[in-house]
Amino acid sequence: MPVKTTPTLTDIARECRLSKGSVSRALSMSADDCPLNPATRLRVIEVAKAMGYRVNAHARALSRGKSQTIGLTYEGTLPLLDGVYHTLMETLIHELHVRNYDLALVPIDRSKRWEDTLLTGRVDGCISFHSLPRRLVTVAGDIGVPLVLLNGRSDLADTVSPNDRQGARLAVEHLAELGHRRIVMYANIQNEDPHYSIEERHEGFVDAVESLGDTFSHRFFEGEAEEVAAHFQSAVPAPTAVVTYSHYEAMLLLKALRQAGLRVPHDVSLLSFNDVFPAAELDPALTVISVPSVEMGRTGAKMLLDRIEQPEGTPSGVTSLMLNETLIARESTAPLRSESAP
Amino acid sequence: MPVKTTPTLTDIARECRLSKGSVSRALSMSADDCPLNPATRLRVIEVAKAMGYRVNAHARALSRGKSQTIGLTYEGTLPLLDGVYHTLMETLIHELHVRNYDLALVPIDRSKRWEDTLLTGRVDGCISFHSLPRRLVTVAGDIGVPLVLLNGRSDLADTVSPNDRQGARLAVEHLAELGHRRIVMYANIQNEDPHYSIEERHEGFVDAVESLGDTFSHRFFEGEAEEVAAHFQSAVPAPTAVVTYSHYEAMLLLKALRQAGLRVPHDVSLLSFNDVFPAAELDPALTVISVPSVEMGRTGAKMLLDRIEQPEGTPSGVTSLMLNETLIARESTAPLRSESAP
DNA sequence: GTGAAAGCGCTAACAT
DNA sequence: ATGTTAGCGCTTTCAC
Repeated sequence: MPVKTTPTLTDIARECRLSKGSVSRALSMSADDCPLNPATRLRVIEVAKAMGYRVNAHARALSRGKSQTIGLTYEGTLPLLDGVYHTLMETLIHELHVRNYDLALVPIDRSKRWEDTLLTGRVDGCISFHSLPRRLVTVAGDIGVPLVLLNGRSDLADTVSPNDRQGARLAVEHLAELGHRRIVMYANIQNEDPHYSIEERHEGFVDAVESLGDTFSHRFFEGEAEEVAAHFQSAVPAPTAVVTYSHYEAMLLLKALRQAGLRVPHDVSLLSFNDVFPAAELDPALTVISVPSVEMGRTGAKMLLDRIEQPEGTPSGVTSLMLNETLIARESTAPLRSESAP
Repeated sequence: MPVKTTPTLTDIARECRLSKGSVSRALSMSADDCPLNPATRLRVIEVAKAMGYRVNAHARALSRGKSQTIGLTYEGTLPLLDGVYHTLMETLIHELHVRNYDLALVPIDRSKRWEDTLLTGRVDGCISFHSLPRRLVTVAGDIGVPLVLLNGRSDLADTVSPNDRQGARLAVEHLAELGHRRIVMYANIQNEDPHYSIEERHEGFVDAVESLGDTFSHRFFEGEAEEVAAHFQSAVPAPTAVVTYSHYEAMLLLKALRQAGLRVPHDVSLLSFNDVFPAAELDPALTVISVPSVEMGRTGAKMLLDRIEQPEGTPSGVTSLMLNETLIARESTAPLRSESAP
């Protein structure tokens, strides 16, 4: 394979009988800002195109001190298994590309390679999902690399997150309209430092139920799904609906309820957070509270890039944005049956 | 936030009372290759560390003509929804980091931005999942950027893929040992250009069944899951086991079978390809054929980086590696019941 | 074993 | 409106 060698500014300059500087201006400034004679500018662009010119990213980066790449920083596992992050990622990548940035994956792990990635100037800014490692904040702060946190809470950086309290309210109101009065919530809490959204979804849930009045009751489960199923089976009076923290709990519970001889939605209405695979493919398809992934991606990218490109004065202070969630009704919730238990 | 300014080679040189060149040698050459007095070398390293020195990635890239980043190229949607690619990705990233490369996401879409990413020298090589867009091969070939394809077939680049025929054989043998004789396969073919693995898994399936002898029968379904379920319900004699192309089909079929009044594995044994979420969480947990993701990631990364770093002579020609799959037995397959239908 | 200097390709400040 | 020039920070060849 005969490796073509790309022309450089100098080549174009020679061809155009202009100086490197002018060619650079013609090629990298907008028509408005460019001091060149518009005709010359166009001619240069023409020639450059004809010769297949492309700037050398490294030369530009060295000269400008900007890499035009954003790091996606995350702790632990790639934030994708989760499903919630898939749309978010796609939106993010798209938005970054539109504004001429690439996205690199930067796991924050023990290897410390992430420090190198930041400290050698490979990224102009970072987007974190979920949570913001302190060390990252420190290092990034030291070298002036802006940070944005998506779907998480922090005082240390700009933040865009879904309004889980409002989402929980949506869930409860949906069930209330279907006639349900005794509603429980289930989150399968595994690790010691659970995501803040568990708390917020739970608080929103409690608030919503309580605000509906005395005829409503609520309860929270955080252990095994079987325990929840057992409660539905034996409590008197038994609850008739459940809100799960995520699609994961929904799956566990679906299995447990079925094994306990309870049918969804016939005997129990089940409503879950997260509109991700396989929510729509399950039997029954899940009614869910959907997080505004697209908007989060868009907004997050914009916040970060604006901060990177902002002229000078560091109008410090952090911004936090909260976006509304929506309800998607499917098969797993149904009107309360008239009380005709055997 | 007071942005610290990183020291440069010149700073270290001044401090060490050495030339930039020597410092560069001390800092970027291995002990063996470095012509410097070992003591000097160590001293420089010491000082550099003390002063918090880091090479400037752009300067190095410009000088060396290498970016130390690999592009993950993909067409269409981010290759993660799929689940199969999660482990693969993690392994890949890890392997790249160990050898000092970053990973950037490079969607091949209409925006043509990917061309820029390649042509401006932002990546030293590319890894593709699934399939290899022709335009990518062309562009990459022109500028001498090596390509590796993972989990796909191509004559145009190095390739690492799982041995689906062998996996299919594993599946059939497992069912045969459980006593099943009438086995069907189900793939929900949606688009016109299905992944090659459908064909290979199917061929492997057919070969395996046929090699077992006359007492065995097979059949292939590629439409709706309901159709398959209906067949199990009404065919005489009915099949007793099914192999699905992926976990996705497994889910569809699980639902359809249940709605048809058939229980898995009591009435039908179900075995699926892909050991990914939610295979283990389903009711029943799926017996699956697992693809060697970790090995694929490792091998793929190695092939690519070796090619990038190989000295000179272009020992062209492409390599194709095939890795074996494994069986993970769970709840969805069971011994054939003695023929005691009502 | 170490220094000097010429780039790598581009940008930007300063001329004219 | 365009040319000149001095870097950006590192690598590497060639001298000594």
